[in-house]
Amino acid sequence: MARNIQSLERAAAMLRLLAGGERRLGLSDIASALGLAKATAHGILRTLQHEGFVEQDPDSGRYQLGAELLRLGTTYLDVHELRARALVWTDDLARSGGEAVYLGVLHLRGVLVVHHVFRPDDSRQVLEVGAMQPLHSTALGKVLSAFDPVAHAELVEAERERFTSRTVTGLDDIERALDLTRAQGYATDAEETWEGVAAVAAPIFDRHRMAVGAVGITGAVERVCRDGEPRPELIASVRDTARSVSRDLGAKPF
Amino acid sequence: MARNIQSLERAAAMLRLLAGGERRLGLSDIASALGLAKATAHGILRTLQHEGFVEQDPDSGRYQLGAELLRLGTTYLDVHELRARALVWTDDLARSGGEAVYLGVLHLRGVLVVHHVFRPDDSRQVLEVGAMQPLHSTALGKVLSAFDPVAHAELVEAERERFTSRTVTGLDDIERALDLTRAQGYATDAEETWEGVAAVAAPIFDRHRMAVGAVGITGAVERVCRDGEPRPELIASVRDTARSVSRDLGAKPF
DNA sequence: CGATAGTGTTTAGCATTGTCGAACGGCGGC
DNA sequence: GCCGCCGTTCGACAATGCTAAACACTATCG
Repeated sequence: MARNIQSLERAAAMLRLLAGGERRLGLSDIASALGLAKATAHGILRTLQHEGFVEQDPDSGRYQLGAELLRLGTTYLDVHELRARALVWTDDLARSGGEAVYLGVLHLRGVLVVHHVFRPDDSRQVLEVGAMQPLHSTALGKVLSAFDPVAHAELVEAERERFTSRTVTGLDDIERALDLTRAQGYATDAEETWEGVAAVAAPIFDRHRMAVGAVGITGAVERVCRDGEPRPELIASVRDTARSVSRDLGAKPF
Repeated sequence: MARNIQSLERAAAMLRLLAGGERRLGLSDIASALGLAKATAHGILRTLQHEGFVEQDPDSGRYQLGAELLRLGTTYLDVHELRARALVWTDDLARSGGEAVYLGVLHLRGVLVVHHVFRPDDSRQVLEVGAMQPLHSTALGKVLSAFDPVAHAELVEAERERFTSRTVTGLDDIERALDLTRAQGYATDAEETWEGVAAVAAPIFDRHRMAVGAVGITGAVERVCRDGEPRPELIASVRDTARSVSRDLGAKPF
């Protein structure tokens, strides 16, 4: 297997470092964090800055992410076929369910939110497109882990953080939940990630019968659940939406 | 001036090519478009794919943008100081004005939308964060061109496309509009970019008195304008918002 | 059905290219 | 004014990534 290009890998590591850590980092911090000579790090940063992937604060000289990333990231959304097909159906789901709708795909060790429909009321909500959700505790993540072998492998390897008192972290318990998810065809999240928040999600398949994403509805546990279980009509709506998107992607209905 | 890193420049060109052209491109297309040997292009693409910046369709083997760009792009939004300061004020502006609000900064040869508040009604709207607007025909663009010398230079160099019958493309006419913008402290766009759409925008300054962005309100010309001119109360609201954000950024009010 | 023209991928060798360590100019603060 | 640290530049070396040609593979077409 051929090796990858060193300078590109280092540049990518820099971008991730800038994305993960502090808002702004100095050259020396970056160089030492990646184990590079200052001049090497500087050359990469200079190029990244020239291309717009990184910006430098004129006062402090520190570096931060650049605007070009936002522009390219949005065009990624435009190119995303799954998202384009789902746009029509997710709106209806949010309207009929009265809750926020999320569309997620596997990325790295989590679920990347590629579409988010606000809960249909006038409350102030922040868009979460581009955000990541954990695999082991969210409805979207459980669906992907249950139906996508790659996601399952990532789930096993990833460390499973405890978010609330109801978060399931033991591998055996999680596997049991995934078996249930496969049997039912949907997954739930009852306050396992955020206190007071519950969710239901179902898998989306492409023409090869592969799980390529998950769609789910999320809201206050009092509205989403009844007697500790998600309301059956919500589950039905979510599964209908997932089936509609799958059909649009070319999946044959058995 | 030291030279930039070749492989990084080529990788960036590839990403821009993938963002600009067709949804998916083959290796041969990419290599010939950039004037590279196939193996060279392949090495770069292989690394970009491994880092998540590019994805490859398993069936056709073609390449498209990757999910990591979306993740990093939204992180850029989190890091963006201007956007963070503006969040509070733009909501109020949208509510009081009853129209959609945009926050833009200069990027390349245009205005990059870094924040977008939906018009406060139940209509279906698409988020335009990450999209670009032209400098010469939009209210945001005119404000930036009038108060930011860099934006002005870009405007002069850029080709000024005609979008509607009211688009101003002559350099002299534009300069006159920019003089007016500087004198008034705000800019307008009356169906110069999109038919039936008008806008008002005002500049945001930082602690060095430099224009770092623009905030504006956009809506149907019938609602935004009266007798061919933007409604005075809308202009006042937009300017108030711009002043509030500037103050939050540390700009002294004279 | 075999030939052809594509595709994306891999291999080998060369020299271009990016890396390194050290020195430079500027700034802020013990 | 000194010291320490910052980001930046310089120059030399060799590791690195580039080029060109050959490799499998699929789809197309005579």
